[in-house]
Amino acid sequence: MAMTPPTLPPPQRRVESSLAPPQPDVLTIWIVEDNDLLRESIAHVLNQTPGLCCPLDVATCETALAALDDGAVPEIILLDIGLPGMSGIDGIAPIHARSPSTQVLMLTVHEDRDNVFEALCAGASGYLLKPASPARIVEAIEDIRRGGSPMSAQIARKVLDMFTRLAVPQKDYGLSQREREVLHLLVDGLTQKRIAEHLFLSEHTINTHIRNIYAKLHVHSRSGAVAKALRERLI
Amino acid sequence: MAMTPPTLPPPQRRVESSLAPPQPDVLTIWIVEDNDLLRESIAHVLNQTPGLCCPLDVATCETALAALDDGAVPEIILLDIGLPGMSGIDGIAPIHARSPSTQVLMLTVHEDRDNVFEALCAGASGYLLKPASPARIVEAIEDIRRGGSPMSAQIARKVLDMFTRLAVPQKDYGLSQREREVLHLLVDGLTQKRIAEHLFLSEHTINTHIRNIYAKLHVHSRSGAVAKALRERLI
DNA sequence: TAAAAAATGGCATGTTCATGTGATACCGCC
DNA sequence: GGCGGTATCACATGAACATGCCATTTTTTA
Repeated sequence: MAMTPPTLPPPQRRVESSLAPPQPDVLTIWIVEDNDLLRESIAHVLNQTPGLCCPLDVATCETALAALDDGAVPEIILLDIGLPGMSGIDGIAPIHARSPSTQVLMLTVHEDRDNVFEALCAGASGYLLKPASPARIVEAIEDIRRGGSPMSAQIARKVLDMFTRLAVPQKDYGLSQREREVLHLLVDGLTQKRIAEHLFLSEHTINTHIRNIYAKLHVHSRSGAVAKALRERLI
Repeated sequence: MAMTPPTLPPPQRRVESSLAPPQPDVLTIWIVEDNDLLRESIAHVLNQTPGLCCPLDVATCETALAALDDGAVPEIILLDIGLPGMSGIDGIAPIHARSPSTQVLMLTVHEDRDNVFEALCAGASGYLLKPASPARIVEAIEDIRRGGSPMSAQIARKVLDMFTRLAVPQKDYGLSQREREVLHLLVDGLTQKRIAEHLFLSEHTINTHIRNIYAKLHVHSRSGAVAKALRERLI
C-alpha cells in the first residue's frame, strides 16, 4: 500500500525548507501507480535527477486527490491508467479541478491506443510506456516542461485525424469584411439596433448588410445564418 | 534544377518491371525539395534502403503535381515547406486532390511551429527536420507506413490543445425530450409555424416550448438558442 | 479611367417573434 | 393525495425582423 499519511503537511514548502540548498526551479512530481516496486523505482530515478523532486508517491487516485485537497500543487503527476478504484482516466478531471496548472503524464503498460487517446482527450499532457528507462522517463518529463506532449507517432496520428475531421472544408461564400463583422455580431445574438450602435452605423445599413449576408449564405433568417456560420466556422 | 522529364512514363510500374526481383511491398516515395544536394542525398538514402524506392525527385510543387497528373501514385511524398513558387503548405491540398491515398511528410529546416502546424491542418501526415540522419529519415517513413504521424512533442501538444479546445464540456441544461426536439428544428431554421406543422401541434404549444428552452438556456432569441445549441453541442 | 464591388443610408409593409398571463391534463413520486 | 414537472392550447401586444425597391459615396479592380 501507499506509505502516505492520511493528511499531509503543506508539501510544496518542503523543497525550499529542506536541508538542500533552495532550488527555485526544481520540478515537483508525484507518482500515482499501484505497482509498489515500479512506483518506488521511478521515484528513486526522479529524486536522483538534478532539477527533479518526487515528494509523494501513492497507489491510488483517491490518495493523490486527498493530498491535492490539502493544498499541495505538483507541477507534474505521473498517473497510471489502470488503477484499482478510480481509474487514471477518471482521475484526470478531478486533478485538474483541484490544480489546473498540474500536468498529467499517463503511465501505461501496453500502448493501448483507445485508452491513451481517451486520456489525452480528458486532459492528459502525454504518456509514458512502462517499464521505461530512466532516460526515457526524464526525457518525457523534459518534454512536458518545455510545453510538449510526449506521445508515439501512432497516437499523434489519431489525435491529428480526430482534429482534422472536425476541421470543416471551409467554403467561401464571398462575404466582405464588413459582412463578416456583422455576421459575427449576429452570432453573438445582437439585434440590428445593437449592431448599429456597436459599429456606429445606421440601422438601415446593418439591415442591408444582413440582407446581403442572407443572399450570400442562401438563408432567410438569423437562425439560418447563425447556424451556417457556426457549423462551417465562418466566424 | 530538377532532372525530371516534362512528362513521365507511368512510374508505378517501374518497380515491378525493373531488373530487381519483384517487390510487392516496396514503398514508392517522391521528394519535392529545392535544395539539389539535399534532395539527391535523401533520394540516395531511400534508394539504398531495402523496401524503399524513390523514383522521382523534383524541385517544385508544380513539377510534382504534373507528375501526379500523369497518373503516378506514390505512397509518400517528402515535401519541403519553404519552396519557391507554390509553397509546400499550399501544395498539400492539390496533391491530395490528385492522389488521396498519398501521405505527405513535410520537410522543414527549423521547427517553425506555426508553419508545421498549418501543414498538419492542411493534411500532412507528419514532418521531418532537415538535415536528418538517414536513420531518422527511414524511421519517420516507417512511422508513416505503420499509420503514425511523426512529430515533436511540442507540435503534438499544439495539435492536442487545438483538439481539446474543440471538445466542449457538455453542460446539461435539463432540456426535456420535446424541448430538444424543438431546439433541433430551431437550429434547422424552421419558424414556429413550420415546427408546429412538422410535429402536428399547435403553434401556441411550440411557442411555449420555445419560451421554456429560452429560460433553460438563459437566452432571449432564436439566434442565441441556436448559437448555444451548436457551440455546446446540445443538438 | 471606367466598371465593379463594397459600404452607407432611406422608406414601407407584412411577417414573425418574444413575452405576459392565463388554462387543462397527464405522470411520477414521496 | 398533493406537488412538481412536462405537455398541451389560447389571447394579446409591442418589438424585431425579412424583404422590396431605391440612392449616394468610396474603394477596388480590370
